[in-house]
Amino acid sequence: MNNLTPPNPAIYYEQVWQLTRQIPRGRVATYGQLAQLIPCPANVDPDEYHTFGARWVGSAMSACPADVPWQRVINSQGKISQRPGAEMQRQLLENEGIPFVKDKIDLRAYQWRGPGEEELPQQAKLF
DNA sequence: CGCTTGACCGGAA
DNA sequence: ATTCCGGCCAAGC
Repeated sequence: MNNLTPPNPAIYYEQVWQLTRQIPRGRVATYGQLAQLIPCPANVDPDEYHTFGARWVGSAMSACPADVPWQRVINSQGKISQRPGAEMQRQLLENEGIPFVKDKIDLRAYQWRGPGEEELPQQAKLF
């Protein structure tokens, strides 16, 4: 393994947590998705960010404050990453109404579209 | 000081 | 669909 933390963890982690707080109840986001939504940090090679960004998000989640809905961040396969506490995470998501099929969540149906997603229904309203 | 161990992901086999 | 692999850091035993 390698590069598990960005050059300036304090700044980066704060961005990850801020973004995670915007994920609505009943929706999920992936580590890689959050990394993409956050700009590549200064002095970081874009290729390196692409390769390790998701891991950095994971590191941020492992140290998140209590007010962050950490359970809504899952891996790119739509599954909960193996670790102690994984069972509770699944429990919390099911409580939010998210169904699991073969230990997997259907990202096409439950993945958060990102900040501004709420504006989409308004457009749909035009018809 | 050395060894272990990470909340990931995309491409190859 | 599934498993394997590279990436090559750094905090905590």
